[in-house]
Amino acid sequence: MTGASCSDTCRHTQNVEKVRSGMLSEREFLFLAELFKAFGDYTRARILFALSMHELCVCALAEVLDMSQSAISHQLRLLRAAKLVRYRKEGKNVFYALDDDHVRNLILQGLDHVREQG
Amino acid sequence: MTGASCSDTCRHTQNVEKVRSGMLSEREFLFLAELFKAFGDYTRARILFALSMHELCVCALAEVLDMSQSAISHQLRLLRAAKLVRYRKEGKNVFYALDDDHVRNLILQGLDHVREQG
DNA sequence: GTAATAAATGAACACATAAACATGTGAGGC
DNA sequence: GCCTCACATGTTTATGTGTTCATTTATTAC
Repeated sequence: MTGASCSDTCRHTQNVEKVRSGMLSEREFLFLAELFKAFGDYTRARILFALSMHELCVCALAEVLDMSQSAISHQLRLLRAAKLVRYRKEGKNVFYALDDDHVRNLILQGLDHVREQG
Repeated sequence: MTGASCSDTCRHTQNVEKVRSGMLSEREFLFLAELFKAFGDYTRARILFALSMHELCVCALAEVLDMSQSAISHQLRLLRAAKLVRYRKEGKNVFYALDDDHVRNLILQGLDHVREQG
């Protein structure tokens, strides 16, 4: 960490000040990073997209993704922590769904970007 | 990986089929995960948010975030690879900016979510 | 040409993370 | 009570990731 100002040739001082004063709190950036990190995994992306179609119980997710129940459950734990999914118990099953439309929108907006650039 | 069907008690077969057939390609999910992974880091989140306010050269970013030029440059490399930023050279400086409005929208939408839940 | 500066890159290290495997928990049916 | 099933959770292992430090490239000024 050297925050070295690129001396005199680079006249950007005003922009630096403007941007610096517009920055958010450490806490907000940490939350933001955690949010996106939760999306940023192949398996979790598939889980979230699957749930964007229909609520599913754990073993159903395991079937859809063709993965072990344990692997799915570990990922769901992270998604719960990130508040991206909610769940309800029904007998021996636990059904997961996206927490709100914000989550769905983020996925869909991400897909838009992928389809344009990919 | 055991894709074991949760036998008979769990009557979800129709949903599994519906969701499975609605899933995207492996390639698309990999892209999607890569996209979000690029957002999913404290430093990169700050870089992207800073750039959402104004284009900045590398050393200006280093100042704003109070980090070394090298650390910033390494992260910018990832953001370039993810096509989230573009850059233009001007003398000895390289100015970075967000690649398009998609990127800005994703950040802002993420912030909305954070502000509601956080 | 040389010196100085902005940025990029490579290597090394500490740390985080995903999946596999084994085990624990808790509800339902007997 | 016991057993079974759906799910959760520890633990380990292999892999990925972010930062630091040292070095290199590229551009400008002399």
